[in-house]
Amino acid sequence: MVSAAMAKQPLEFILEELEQADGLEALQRASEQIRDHYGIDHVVYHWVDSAGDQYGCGTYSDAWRERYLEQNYLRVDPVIVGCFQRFHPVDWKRLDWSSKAARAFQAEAIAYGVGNQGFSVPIRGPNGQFALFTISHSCNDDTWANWTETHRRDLILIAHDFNQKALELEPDRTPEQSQALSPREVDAMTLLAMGYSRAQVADTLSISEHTLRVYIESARFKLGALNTTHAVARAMSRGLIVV
Amino acid sequence: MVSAAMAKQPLEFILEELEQADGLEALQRASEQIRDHYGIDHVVYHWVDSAGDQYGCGTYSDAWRERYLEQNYLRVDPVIVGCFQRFHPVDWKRLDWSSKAARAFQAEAIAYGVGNQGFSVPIRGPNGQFALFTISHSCNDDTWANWTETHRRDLILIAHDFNQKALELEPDRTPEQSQALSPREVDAMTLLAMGYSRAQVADTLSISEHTLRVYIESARFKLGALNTTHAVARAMSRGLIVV
DNA sequence: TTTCTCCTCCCCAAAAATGGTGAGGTCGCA
DNA sequence: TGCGACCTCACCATTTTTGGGGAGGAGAAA
Repeated sequence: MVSAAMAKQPLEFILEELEQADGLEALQRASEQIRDHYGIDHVVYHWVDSAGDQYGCGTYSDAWRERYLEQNYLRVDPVIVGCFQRFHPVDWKRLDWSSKAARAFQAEAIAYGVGNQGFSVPIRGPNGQFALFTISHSCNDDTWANWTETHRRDLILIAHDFNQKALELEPDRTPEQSQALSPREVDAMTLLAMGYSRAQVADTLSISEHTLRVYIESARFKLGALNTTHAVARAMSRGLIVV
Repeated sequence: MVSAAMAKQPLEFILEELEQADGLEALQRASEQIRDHYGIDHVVYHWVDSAGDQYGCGTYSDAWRERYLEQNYLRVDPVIVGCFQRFHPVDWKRLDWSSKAARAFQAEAIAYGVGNQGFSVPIRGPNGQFALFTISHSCNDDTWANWTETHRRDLILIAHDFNQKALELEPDRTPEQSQALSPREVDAMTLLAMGYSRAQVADTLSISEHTLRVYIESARFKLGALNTTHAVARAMSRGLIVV
């Protein structure tokens, strides 16, 4: 690992490199540069799509990448599972590795060259979008604790910019803005999402149930939804209602 | 506004102050310190609960705060609405202020002392948790553009630490880890959220509709939901399913 | 002024969802 | 080995939701 004195400089440089990345290959190179600048084993950006699709970019070996996809480790990997429930960047040591599947996964990961130490920054967007920026290394606990403490802030910023760039370069992942709902439609969807029946919603809004139905139907139409549950789900995932 | 030379120093100091905050009052003071350090008009942290409850902390006047709550501006405020749809920190100028309600809101906000410029950092957590860290100021566009460009990274880090601290101090807001759903329950909820009817879901999962009902009911029970739509909404807002 | 969207109300019949109860199997953990 | 969690299937009657009609008034935009 590079000395602390050297390690302090790269941030500006890295962020600028990232800004200039003009394609997914450039992003791949950026992850390698980050790895080299900091003198750590691995730098990885991992995107998990709302549909469960994933996109990865980083310095893990192809073998591991393939193995990961093939075994569908997405649902096993304690880093994913744990970070998905957390707010803040986390050291891998603080995750839950107790289950049998997690231990097996860990052993295999290390065999494939992933470091025994790791630090992951969760990143979230609207519509449940989720990504992880991870660094991994092989060293003892104290060394790692010092290093992460020193570079925590750098990593947050890099994670941020990395994610921003990845999104720019793959605009498919920022879905279309959908047609807005009228105020009454929003009311209706919101109350339905809160578990009210149509009768209750109509009562709450002081309108007839027939009128309410018109709103639900028009919301369903605007959202391209097949039924009420679908409409509510879409309204939520598009941020049109907050529950 | 403070000179650039002075403005560069405060970051470390601010972050340390934040680390040491030991109560919500301290957090309030921290926001005032940040404001003074950077010489801007306002610094605000705004939390929006999954239930629509809010918690605010910052330098806006009490009058504006009350007005905001009383008028339920949460659903009007283009900063909230816009940031809720975005990934990245955003300058208020880039938000959509075109609707009549938004313009009225803007005029009123300025009358209550909110600056004409603003920059907000959206922060997200698991289970649909959402917060904004905002700074606001009164100045012309160029000055503001320069300032935000210079301090963008600082703001991201401060936003991050501020949010972390706010969560530490108010653990109520990291809600009960909702009971996880079983794989089949997740399947069922996911397909329902995609608009499938019960019959279609049962067919897709190759199980009888009766069996499917058991999943839906047990998911509903685990989620404390009143009906299927409610269960899907809760599963979504808790991040248990992604659609 | 015309045109548009939004809000409000009504009927009927068919389809879907719900509530309650019961039962048998597998699998992992303690 | 036993407990608990999960997956699978079934029947009943009742309540709720849905689909397809039609219609008038208010207010904003063009």
